[in-house]
Amino acid sequence: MINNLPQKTVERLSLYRRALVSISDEKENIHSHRLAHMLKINPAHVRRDLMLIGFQGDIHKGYDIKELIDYIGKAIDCNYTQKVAFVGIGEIGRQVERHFELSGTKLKVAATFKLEEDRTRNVDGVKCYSVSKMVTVIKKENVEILVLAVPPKEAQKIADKAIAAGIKGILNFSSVYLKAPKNIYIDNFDIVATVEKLAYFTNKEFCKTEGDELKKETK
Amino acid sequence: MINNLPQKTVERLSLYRRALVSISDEKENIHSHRLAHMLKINPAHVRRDLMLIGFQGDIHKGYDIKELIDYIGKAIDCNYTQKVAFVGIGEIGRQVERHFELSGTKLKVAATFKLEEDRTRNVDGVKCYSVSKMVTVIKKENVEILVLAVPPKEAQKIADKAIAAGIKGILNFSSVYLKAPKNIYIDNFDIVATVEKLAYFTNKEFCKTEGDELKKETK
DNA sequence: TAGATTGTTAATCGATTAACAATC
DNA sequence: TAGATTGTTAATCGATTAACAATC
Repeated sequence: MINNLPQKTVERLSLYRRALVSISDEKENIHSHRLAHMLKINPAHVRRDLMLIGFQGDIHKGYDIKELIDYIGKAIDCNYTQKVAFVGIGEIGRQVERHFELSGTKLKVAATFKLEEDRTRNVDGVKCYSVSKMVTVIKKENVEILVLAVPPKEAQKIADKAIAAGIKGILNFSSVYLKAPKNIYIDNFDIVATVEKLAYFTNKEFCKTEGDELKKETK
Repeated sequence: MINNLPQKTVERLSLYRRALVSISDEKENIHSHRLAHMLKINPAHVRRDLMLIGFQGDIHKGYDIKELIDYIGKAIDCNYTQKVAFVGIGEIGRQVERHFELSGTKLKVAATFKLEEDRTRNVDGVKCYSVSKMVTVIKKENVEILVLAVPPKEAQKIADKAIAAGIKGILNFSSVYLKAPKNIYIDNFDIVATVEKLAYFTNKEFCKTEGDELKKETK
């Protein structure tokens, strides 16, 4: 584990790794601008981040994908498997609506949609439909903003439908880069990268002795 | 609506409003350092943000809470109620585990907990328990990281139990400032503030004509 | 008045990006 | 070689914070 990496760099390293794993069957090497393109960031960013973890590429072939995947693991992973738990994530929609009601904002949770549910339910005044009804409901209710948290495979398909139905902004939790027209505002929150960042910093705390001394010396 | 506010300012304005609403019954005015303290940020930040939306305080009394709540609404809200929908937020735990498995990280989703469920289920290899079993499971499985997305009232109580059981880091979706010992790493993601930011920028797009001209002139 | 707070500018800090020498 | 890419420094950009005159 490398101590004292910037927060944002740790997040990106997590994103690099996921992108690299997804293409590791097809390719052996990748250039900084290709990897940057996959994440929609600047190539200099990629090179700088890899510099920080001390990973070197080949001037012609670029970076060795398998080696880089391992190297990122060495840089940010703990030396044992850390466990994660989720508490009550399903309740988020209703909570947010409650906040909206309290804070006097001009926002309203008009509906929630579930992937595996067929019947329509009404929970605390917020209707919960099957996703198959999404287009109809968006149009009928003029829903403008979508909070999207579905499996990667479904994400783009559902986003496309929602945009066609009139959605203007998406808060995207689905860890997939969504293609969308420029006038659609998209805010990506990558929960996987965030948890990995969290894990890194809890580890760092764990290896405090080394890390803190290094920090002080650098300053 | 005020155009060209920085993203972070819009997010904080949403947080200010929520904090102000929560105390508007008890107090009439608030000083910048009190409001800053509620959000754990710098007082200069508060004053600067309010300056950007042109809100003026009294040099002795501070800011009028009710007026400020209205003023924030005028600055960031749309002139009609925008609707929001949620798709499949309940699936997040399992998705994240799938990503972990694929990307070769040293992380594992050990359990998910639900507030309203009593029986233990097993979905795609991830066990889903009642929250009442949380402490036991965290200890038994040595869970280190918790993704917490429960209603505000429960959040602190559940966090306390989890920390006592050995949790080291929390990704907090519950829009509540969690009190915790310094060695617990906490990452807050405020979904309410994020959706309000999103709404602001979709509105801005909507009022493009004015906004873009202003932008160009400023540059 | 003395003391405290606002409004605002300037300084600082960190993150992003441009640029380019070194390299093959 | 000519051309392309890396590794790294310097410049830029934006966000945060310190500082302080103005005010009551």
